[in-house]
Amino acid sequence: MAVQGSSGRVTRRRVHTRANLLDAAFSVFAAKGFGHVSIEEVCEAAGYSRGAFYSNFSSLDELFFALYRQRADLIAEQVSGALALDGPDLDVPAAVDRVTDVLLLDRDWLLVKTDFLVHAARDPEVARGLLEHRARLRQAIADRLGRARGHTALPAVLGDADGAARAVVAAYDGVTTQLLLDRDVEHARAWLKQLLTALLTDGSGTLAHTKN
Amino acid sequence: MAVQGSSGRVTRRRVHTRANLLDAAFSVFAAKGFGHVSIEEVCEAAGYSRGAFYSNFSSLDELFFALYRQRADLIAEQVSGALALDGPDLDVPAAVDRVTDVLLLDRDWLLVKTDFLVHAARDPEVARGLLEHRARLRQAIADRLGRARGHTALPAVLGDADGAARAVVAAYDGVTTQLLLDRDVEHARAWLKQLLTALLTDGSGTLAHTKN
DNA sequence: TGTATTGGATACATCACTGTATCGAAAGAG
DNA sequence: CTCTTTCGATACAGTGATGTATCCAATACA
Repeated sequence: MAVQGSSGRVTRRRVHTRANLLDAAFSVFAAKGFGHVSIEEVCEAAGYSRGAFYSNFSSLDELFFALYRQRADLIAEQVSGALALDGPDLDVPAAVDRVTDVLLLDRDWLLVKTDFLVHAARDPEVARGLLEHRARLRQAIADRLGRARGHTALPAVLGDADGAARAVVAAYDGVTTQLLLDRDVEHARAWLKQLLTALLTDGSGTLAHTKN
Repeated sequence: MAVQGSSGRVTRRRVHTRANLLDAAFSVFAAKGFGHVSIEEVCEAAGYSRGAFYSNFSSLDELFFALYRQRADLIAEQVSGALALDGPDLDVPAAVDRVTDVLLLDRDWLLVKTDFLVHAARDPEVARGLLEHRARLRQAIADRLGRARGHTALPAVLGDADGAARAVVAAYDGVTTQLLLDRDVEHARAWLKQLLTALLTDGSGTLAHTKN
């Protein structure tokens, strides 16, 4: 069982192996995709036997879920940080640059994230959690955007700040899809930046493309 | 083996069962996700035994690939049709309506499509094919958009017609992601229409949102 | 209609993975 | 330092899926 004994006897080794299992799982999931990964593979990659796994988790799903939460929270923090960097007023292009760099950091995360999306799409309970997470992120963006009004006026086509935040997320998701296929992180970043600035600053940067 | 004997003796029954297997596979894949589906499950859903399967396909991957091609081609045709409906000049809002209705037709297809994306993301060979398919679709959009210039001028922010087509695809992918989670097809359609008209007609429709 | 050929069902051997139960070793508490 | 509790390794039985080999039935062609 993955459950702690009733006494709260905290063990140092346990958290260590748990972290190792999560790290190994990340690599394996990224490489082969959840659904093509066995518990044994994860254990082998982490250098443990299955006993260690069952001592920490009760199923692959549980491990996957824990892994997603861990990484997603990390990213969310970084995004919040990138958004908060400016003073009270927002410098849109600079913020776009910073956020873009964080969001499209590594392909492996996008792979795992998409696997999780596919998983959530079939389990309403999981979907709920993911939607809430996305809503919080969107809210953070909308808040930040709201404070920038007047500084750089948002294009009216997007409606309120929430509409704009929604569009930002959609753009991110769209670019992610393309990146998963062409594997060109630099190109994806540039394209996302252009798309976001186009969406948020109302008509300046011209887009030029040569790929695929 | 899924290979035909050297003589081209065409069989009626064969194509029939092949089609049945593909249809059943579509349902099963949509419901459980590729990677959580066994060959047996597909056969059972189709009402055949595994012998029939191995007579038509050599692996689940092959079946999955065939299934994707079949459906994707179908959709591509429908989109082309929706784009061609206008006369020589393009009525952007009407075309957007038609295309949107086709693209967000059923959730099951989006599920399978996303599974396939995840699959392609890990296999460069498969990714190549998918990228080409997307490129053709984008080209069709760009062509159609190009013919509309002057009629309804594209916003300069998106650059040339190809840039605009790229943005359209990204918007579609982005909305798809959201739809997979909230399961609200109508809302997704409305949102995609607004997003597309906003992207393509340069500032008219205002966006309003209340969900999630 | 008769016959050669193909399609699909059944039976079989194999294998990888799962989950549990048990045991020795490591690490915290006193 | 010792003693108790927890962690993780090993061994085991069970299960379900895989691919193949064989056989009967359906179908095309003469």
